[in-house]
Amino acid sequence: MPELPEVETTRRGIEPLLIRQKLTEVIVRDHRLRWPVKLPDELVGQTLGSVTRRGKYLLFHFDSGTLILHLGMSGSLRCLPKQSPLRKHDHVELLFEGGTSMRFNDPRRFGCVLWQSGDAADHPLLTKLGVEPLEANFTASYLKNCAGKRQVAVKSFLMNAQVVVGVGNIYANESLFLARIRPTIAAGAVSLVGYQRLVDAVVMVLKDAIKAGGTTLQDFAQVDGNPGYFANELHVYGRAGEACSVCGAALVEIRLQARTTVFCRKCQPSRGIGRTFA
DNA sequence: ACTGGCTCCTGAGGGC
DNA sequence: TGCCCTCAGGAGCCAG
Repeated sequence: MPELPEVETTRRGIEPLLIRQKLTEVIVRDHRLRWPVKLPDELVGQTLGSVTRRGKYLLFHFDSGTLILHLGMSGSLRCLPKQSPLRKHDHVELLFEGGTSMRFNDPRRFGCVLWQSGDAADHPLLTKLGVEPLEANFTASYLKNCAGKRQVAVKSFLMNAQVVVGVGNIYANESLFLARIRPTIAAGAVSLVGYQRLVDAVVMVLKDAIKAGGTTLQDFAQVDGNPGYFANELHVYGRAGEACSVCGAALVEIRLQARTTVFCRKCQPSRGIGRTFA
């Protein structure tokens, strides 16, 4: 499931392959993504200036506007020679003058491909997004201030893209474990010290996951088709019933806002400070 | 202003 | 072997 590390891994894989190349053809095989894919004719012939990321959105900057792409739940992008055989669910294909084909594959079609002429920052999907977790303004005091007296579970708060972008279910579980915070605690009840641990944990987890090329559980692949390797480093996600790597207690799984949530009762207590890691 | 629930979709996995 | 059921989840959207 693509979260920030998977999107960033994809961005780093794609940009060097396609930058400064002219787009020669756009093929939409299935326009039924999250929103119907409608790409303007004017796109063909434009040159790709850069590929940036905002939250989990990839932004392909062309001469007159920006292609906004979200991988959704099951999406991936691959760059291949244009004659390579198509796979099932290769919904959108961009062909570049160098002979490279960039293909958007998305079995569940939760992703999107949109065109925004002019400045992409004006797009309604991007204007309400919160801070980037790997930038300097992601701080404990920012989170504490955002949380105020909110009663929502801190895990849901952390996954709210209007607060901080890019942290999905897997990395929220991992970060809360490392920060020794019970996922169910109200966001407003977490102390500034707790939020400092959470900020540190989120940054560490995301950076480590990017280094590993992301997490591949089912669908995600890097641009070259290889999986990401962070799944090997997960402490809690997908490990319910297994022994906690710190204290040995059995990890517990619950549903929190319809999301699988795994934690350690001992290391992530519902009050006070958790066990200190060795 | 918050909060929780619904929705889109396909493939995997379990039960029988 | 095959069928049916449930579940997974990002995030926009809406109702209370």
